[in-house]
Amino acid sequence: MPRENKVVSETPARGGAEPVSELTTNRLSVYLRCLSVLEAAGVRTISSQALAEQFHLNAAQIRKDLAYFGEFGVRGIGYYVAELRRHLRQILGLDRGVRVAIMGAGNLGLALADYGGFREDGFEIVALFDTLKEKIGRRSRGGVLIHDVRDFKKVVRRENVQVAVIAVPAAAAQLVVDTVVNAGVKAILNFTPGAITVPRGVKLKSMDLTVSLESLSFFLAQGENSE
Amino acid sequence: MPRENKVVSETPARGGAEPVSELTTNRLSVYLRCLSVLEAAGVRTISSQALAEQFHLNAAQIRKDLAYFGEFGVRGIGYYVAELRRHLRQILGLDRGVRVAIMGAGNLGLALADYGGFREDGFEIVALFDTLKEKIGRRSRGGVLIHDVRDFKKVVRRENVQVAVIAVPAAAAQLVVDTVVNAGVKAILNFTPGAITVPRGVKLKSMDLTVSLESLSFFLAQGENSE
DNA sequence: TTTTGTGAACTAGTTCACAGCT
DNA sequence: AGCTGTGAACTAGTTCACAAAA
Repeated sequence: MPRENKVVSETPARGGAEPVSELTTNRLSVYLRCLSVLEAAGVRTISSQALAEQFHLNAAQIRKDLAYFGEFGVRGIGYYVAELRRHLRQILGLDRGVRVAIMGAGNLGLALADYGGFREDGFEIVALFDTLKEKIGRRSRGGVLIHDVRDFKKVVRRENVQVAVIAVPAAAAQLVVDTVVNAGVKAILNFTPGAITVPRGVKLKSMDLTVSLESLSFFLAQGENSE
Repeated sequence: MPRENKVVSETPARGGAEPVSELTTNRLSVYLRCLSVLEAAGVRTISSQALAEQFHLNAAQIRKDLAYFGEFGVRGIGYYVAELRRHLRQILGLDRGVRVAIMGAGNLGLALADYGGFREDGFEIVALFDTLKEKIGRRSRGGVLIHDVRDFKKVVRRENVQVAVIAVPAAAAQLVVDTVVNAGVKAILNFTPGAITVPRGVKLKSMDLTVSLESLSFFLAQGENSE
């Protein structure tokens, strides 16, 4: 698959290129974190080999993943840490900041709203939404305002919300997702167990606690059988 | 690969069989949830075809996944819902109840401790752990006691903890995981971003919020480039 | 020399399609 | 007839190994 001879733009835009697998994009995120650690430690360049050893990754895979997006390395040297980090942030769309709304101001929603780890990565929690009168108008400890879910569309437009996190009871999930989709939000992170459907063109990513716990339970059950 | 002609035990134990992929075990968990829905709706039998259509799954994959563990279906009929559900609960080790401890009584730890969805599936949150004097001895709203992390080993033995959930700040995560491993816990669900290492024989499953959000951000960034 | 970027080889996972059971 | 269980075919993902660049 031939590549353009000279790429001029900063981070090549991958015109109508092959689709990038989700496994790859997840790893880009991991690489970015590794590079942030290295940059903070003052490391200037790193080879795929060294990166792999230090963070328990595979060198060939790192190179392949990065090669989808351009030729960032220098033969004989490796990658410039700061430069590659900047490229990855751009590829992941983090350079402009990502605006996030959280649906559901229960325990989980409030915990997520106040979780600090996002901000530094380029995410900003701009609003919480709930249906309960007594919660609406209040703020999370961290200061995120709780809106009436009926104002969702309005707030999305005003605050330019790009991602919605679903942290409502399971029974309400599909309805809330529909509301979110209907307001034009194209990316959803779902914490509700159970199947949710979204139309084509909307990206839904689910983190299912129960599935993960049950997978661990399976591991334990198997271990007992065979040991 | 020939299979025993007649399996006598309730749920065949899969002696030294081929390893089951994690993707398969995750799906077992999904199937279990589907069957619970069907059973609650009074459905007695279901074919892989119907199950697949109703829950957006693949019929051949359902059959293959189940076939790792025995011959649960009846040709011409399909699967008996209640029976298959019981088998799956046994395979996943849920029939005896799974005892879970949560490390970190911050927003997230407390939210998880009080999340009701687990109980019905066979999980029980038996303890919270923290290092802060002022939290130790208190309880979550749902009534889970917060222990000193220094008592972890003791409580694990007394309460027969099988799974630990890591909900502490990222900087403390590896240390807490080491404590958990050291106390003999063999299954860990990690919410901390970043690499964690565990010895062989311990199963670590990570739910990385940042990776998921960044994957969504990538999707959005790509969409803008090409549309 | 060192290390990238990448075709080729390999491994894992999914789907097809059908023999065989009920 | 209807549906499972399962080899075979296919697709996706990973790792190898090496030519080419610095």
